[in-house]
This record gives sequence, C-alpha cells and structure tokens, in this order.
Amino acid sequence: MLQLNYIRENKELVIERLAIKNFDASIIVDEIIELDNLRKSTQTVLDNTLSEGNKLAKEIGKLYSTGQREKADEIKVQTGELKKKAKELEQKLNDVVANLNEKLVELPNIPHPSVPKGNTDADNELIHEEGSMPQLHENAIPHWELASKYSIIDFDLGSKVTGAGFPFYRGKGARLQRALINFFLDEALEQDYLEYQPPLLINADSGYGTGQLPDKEGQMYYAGEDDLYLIPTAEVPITNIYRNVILKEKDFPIKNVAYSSCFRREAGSYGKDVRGLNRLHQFDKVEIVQIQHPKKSYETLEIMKDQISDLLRKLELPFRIVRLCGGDLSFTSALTYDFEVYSAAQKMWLEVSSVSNFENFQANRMKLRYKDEGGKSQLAHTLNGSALALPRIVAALLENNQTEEGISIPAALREYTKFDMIN
RNA sequence: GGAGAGUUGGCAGAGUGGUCGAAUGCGGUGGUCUUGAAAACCAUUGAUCCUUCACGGGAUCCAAGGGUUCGAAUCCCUUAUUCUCCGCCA
Repeated sequence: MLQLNYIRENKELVIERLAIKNFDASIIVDEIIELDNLRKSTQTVLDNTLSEGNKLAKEIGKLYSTGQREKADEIKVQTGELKKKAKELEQKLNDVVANLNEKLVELPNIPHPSVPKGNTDADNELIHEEGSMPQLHENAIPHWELASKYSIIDFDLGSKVTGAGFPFYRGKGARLQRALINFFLDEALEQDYLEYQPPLLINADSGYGTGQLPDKEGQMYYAGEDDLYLIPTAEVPITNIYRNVILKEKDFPIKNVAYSSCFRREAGSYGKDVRGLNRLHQFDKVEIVQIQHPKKSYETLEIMKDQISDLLRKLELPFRIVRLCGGDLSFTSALTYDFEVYSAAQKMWLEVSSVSNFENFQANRMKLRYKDEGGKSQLAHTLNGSALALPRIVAALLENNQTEEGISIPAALREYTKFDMIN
C-alpha cells in the first residue's frame, strides 16, 4: 500500500497518477488524511492519559512501601477514572486505525511515469518483438488437438477426476513439463538465484502482504477449515519470506527462484481464450523474485526482462514485449512488462510472463525494510516475474513445432526431455 | 489426535507482581593500542507511534489476542508455534 506520509505530501499527484489506472482517488484520499489526523490527535490524548496513570501507579507503589495506605487509596480513585478514560480512547484509536487501514488497502499502487494511459490490453505499448513466425504445414492443428493426437495431455480425464482446467499430463507430455521446469530453474541458477520450494498454501497475513488480499480474494482457492489459501503464484510465499524483516543494505539484491504449482479460480473468465492450455485452474510456473534497493529496482527490472527474453530465445519462440497501460496494470504493480508468445495454429499472442516492479507497495504492507547508511529504516522494493509459466509455453511449442512427422523439441530442451520428437 | 514442557532484544540466555525495555555473554558499530591485522581495553548498540523548528519529552511492544490489578515479561483465559513422549501415517 501507499505510504501515509507520501499521500499527505503528494495528495494531488497521487490522485492524478491513480487516474491513469482509471482509479478515482479524489474522495478516498481526503478521507484517509482526515482519518490520519483523527488518529494522531486521539493518540496524543491517549498517550497523555496513560502517562498520567503511570505516574500515579508509581506513586501508589511508593506509598504502599512506606505504609501510607490511606493516601494510596485516595489516589486509586483517580487512577480508576484515568483507566476508564484510557480504555475508551484506546477503543476509539483502534477503530480509527482499522478504518484507516481499510481505506489504505483499497488504494492501488501508483503507476510509473512511463505507463501509458489506456483501458484494455489493446492500449498496451509494444516495445519489442523478435523471432520469425513459423510456417506451418497445411494440416496444422491447435495444441488441444495435438494433445489428444499424441496422448500427451488429457483434459477430459482432468474433468472427470477434478474439474475443467485441471488436466492430466501423460507420457512425453508429463516429461516435457518436468523438462521445462528443470530448464527454467537451471537457467535461473545460472543467474545466481537461490532456489526455494515454497508451501502451496498460505495464511491470510501473507495474502495481504503481497496484495492478493483483499483485492483478489475471490480468485484464490480457500481451505476454510484451516483458514488457508492455495497460492496463485509462488510470488506470495517467496516474497512473504521477508515480511516483517529488516535487511541490511549489503543484502541487496536478494534473488530467489521457485517452482510451484499455481491455483487460480479464474472466476468470471469464460468463453474464448480458455480452450486447452490457454487458461487453467492449476498450472506450473517458475517464478523469480528480487528484493532490491529503491535506487536500483528499475535497473533490476530491465535485467529481469532480459533474462526472460533470453529464455524465450533459447526456446526459439517468436515473442513480443508490451508495457502494460494503466487500465491493464495490476493493483499492486507500478510497471509491468508482459511477454507474449506467438501461437501459430491459434494465430494469436499468448501471455507467458509478467515481470513487475512493485516499488515499495508490497514492502509497505509487509513491513519489509532495510537500514540505510544513517541507520534509518527504509522500505525496500520488490520485483517478480514468471520465468516462465508452463502451459502457454507448451501450447506454443506444440503448435509452432508441429510437422507431419511429429512435434520437434527445441535444441536447448533436448538434454532435459531426453527425446527429440513427440510422435 | 493425546500428555507434558517451552516461546524474552541480531543470537544465546537470566528474570515469577512495582526500582525491567529488560542482567550477562556473543555478535554489530565507533574508538584506543598496532606498520597492518588479531588480541586486549573503552564506548555504543531494538522497533513503531505521538509531540517538538530543534534539543528533548511521552506512549506502546518480552509469540498473538483478551482478562485480573493502582501497577504485568512475571498471575488467568484463548489462539498460534516449537520441543519431548505416546498414537497414527506418506
């Protein structure tokens, strides 16, 4: 969330910038500042009341130890009243703080100056495109047909056992998954990331820390009996490692990578673009997360962008990079690059990765800080990106590499798959 | 799942109702000494919030939340979590 002081000092700017995200903050910002004023004044009165009570309590202690019982009892009457008053003030303060917090978590992150205006993905800014479009043979078919032709992914079986969007991968399909995961992890290790295997369920505090709660509550699977959420991305557990942590400047950059299954309810997204692997409830992803010094986070974002580009290059997939417009930018992000791979049989671009700088938005929620040179606590910056998400990569690989003889595996992957063709 | 014992500052660890934000050790930082380093010695060393131009003053925090009390790290309740034993189990 945004820092209170920042909102106070840059009220007009906040309103103006959030408008790029199509968020009208004009009313809520005033409410927030007003609540904060109330919070301050209430705390001042409460502190003074408690201070007085503390003084009297000490006096009573002294009087008891010197045997002046009666005098002590007189003072007790006063402390009783102070106590009552303090309790009321405390209640009020709690209410105000809760109210304030409720409003604060509703404010999205402020977009970076480079973020273009716009409402939908049509307004995203194309910043890079590379790779040659595959020329498919006449009988080329989309990946869901290839999947059943070669018996490598079974969507119907998934529906039987679980439900739509939970496919089985089988034979070379399963081995291709495993190969991609290992390939992505190894590539990240080459770049000095530390590998983690995170829990797949998280508590509500973690959900708030990275911003899935309360914004995306309905998009996560929820295990009610234990009050836990299935992770929509490894970003959540991996970033929350640093919740309530104070780092040292020399700790930067922190570079973590994790493979995990991801679970998304995708409530409300029906109709087109959900066939086959295009949109699943459970999918696999390798995620890279960095914690960085505020001054270096945008430099780091570019590096992460290059790393992801390199993966797609090695997989020989034609791809393009877009800078998300305000309307397409997520609640928590300040700047996001989306990577899209061309899926030749579907004749469309599929999003395979998002890499984002959250600046201190998540860090503020998580209280993720570092000590600066002057010994003061400052909020760190968090970044993450998919490197990469499997299903659409698999879709593109199957479609783009199909031949009359079968589907050929790109050279970089063969040492992982240990086969060259799916046939 | 059952029984018992824990949870204190970066770490280890004392503290069982007032003088405790908390002994001591280690670690960190600064300094003395040294050609330099180590050792030794000296000093310093938590977070958040309110208030103040500033110096400073104040409040809160001993797993989390609630309670008892004039006063709680210390007593009571709830929850989380760790360890040991038993049970179950991949």
